Amino acid sequence: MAKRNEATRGRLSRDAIIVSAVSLADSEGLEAVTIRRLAQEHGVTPMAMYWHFTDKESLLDGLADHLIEAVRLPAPSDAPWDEQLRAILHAFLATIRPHPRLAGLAMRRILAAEAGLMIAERVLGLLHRAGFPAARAAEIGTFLICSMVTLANGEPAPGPPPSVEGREQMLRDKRARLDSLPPSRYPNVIAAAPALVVCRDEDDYFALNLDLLVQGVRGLRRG
Amino acid sequence: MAKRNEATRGRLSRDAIIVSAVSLADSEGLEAVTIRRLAQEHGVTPMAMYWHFTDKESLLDGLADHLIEAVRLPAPSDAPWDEQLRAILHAFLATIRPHPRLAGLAMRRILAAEAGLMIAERVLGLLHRAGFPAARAAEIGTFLICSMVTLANGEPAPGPPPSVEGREQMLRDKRARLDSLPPSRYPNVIAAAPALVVCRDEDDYFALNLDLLVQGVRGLRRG
DNA sequence: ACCTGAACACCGTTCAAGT
DNA sequence: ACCTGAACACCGTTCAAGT
Repeated sequence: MAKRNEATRGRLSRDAIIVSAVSLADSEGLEAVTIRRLAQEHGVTPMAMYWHFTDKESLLDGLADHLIEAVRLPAPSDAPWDEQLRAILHAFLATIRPHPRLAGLAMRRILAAEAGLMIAERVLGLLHRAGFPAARAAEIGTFLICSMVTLANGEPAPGPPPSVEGREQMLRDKRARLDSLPPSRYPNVIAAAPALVVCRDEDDYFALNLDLLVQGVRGLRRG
Repeated sequence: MAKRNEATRGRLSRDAIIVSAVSLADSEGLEAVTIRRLAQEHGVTPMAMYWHFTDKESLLDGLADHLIEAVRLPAPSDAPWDEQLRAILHAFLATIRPHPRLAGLAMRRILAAEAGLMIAERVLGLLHRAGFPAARAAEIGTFLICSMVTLANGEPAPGPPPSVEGREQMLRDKRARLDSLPPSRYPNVIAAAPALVVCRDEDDYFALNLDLLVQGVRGLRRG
């Protein structure tokens, strides 16, 4: 696509590649993020990528690191542990939300990137303060972070690239299929149909289930 | 691999393909599930698959349906809503747990397969009985089902095929990396290191976080 | 109804070579 | 240090054809 010229010469870098990979994933999905495709966008041979990344896995690692490093962690405070926990989870979610197709990559580098370790440390510290022994805190904390990815993933169907109009058609189809169900067998599905088909772009979905999780941790403590 | 003979002749069917796809995904990961690979295992041309599936997406749909249909839903009872909810989520989790590499496919067919609709209906019904309006029940229910996939996925890193010994090496490396962290910066990570690296095959992890979720729903109801 | 054969446009990656 | 070129073993899929 973009041919190389003097302006861009020698400017092929890890960062430039990762930035374009992010926007490519955002627009066309993770399966469009391809060594060859990225090379083409930078006006370069596919093999040029192997100077900057040892293989595709390390490219994906780079994407994950990039995501994780963007998290703006709130400063530790005197607030109660559950409020602080919620704030940290929210900060993480807010960062990955704009990149639902990339969110799934985050977990692979949480315990590798420094920024990820800091997140883990804070979460584990708060759970420890809440009274959970270290092993328990690890299990809960892991699940909580995974859950942010789950929330960010949003659309449950990791299917083909939803083109702008193809996507709307899909939603209409989905809605029509639910509405055509026998009401005697599926009364609750039909009642919930509108909320089941709209992708939950709504902050509502995120806030509600973030609450669910934090309340869940408090509930665990009570036994 | 397996050449066709009289015993298997004409026995190439949707079901046979799906069954081998499941075991292939279990042993080598979802990325090993390939039209060509499956054809080869059945001693057949890749193009033969297109008689039984319109494309690869529909093969994956078939895998998802196969998973969902295997769920043994507990019969409705007079037990409190939260106990029943927990039982349903547990039944779903128990079915997908043996197939962590396939678990992610489940969501794409929950609202399409009959068995999936039945699960949705039951979950939504219980949430309705708990007092949540339909839209809220939809958001919570969607998240709860997604969470079972998250739990089943287990290993947060959906990386390359963890060969039997390569996997153990990876765990050792991961452990070593965590243990080499500066204790002053990451005291809680280090304290939790053992629990962070072992994959949570343990029922503990599942039961704990299932409790977290159910308690969370109860917490939401209290407001 | 069920399958083959050749072909096309894609992948990731290795190896040797250029500047 | 950074990139090219040719080649290899893979993908999914279409189209025409066989039985």
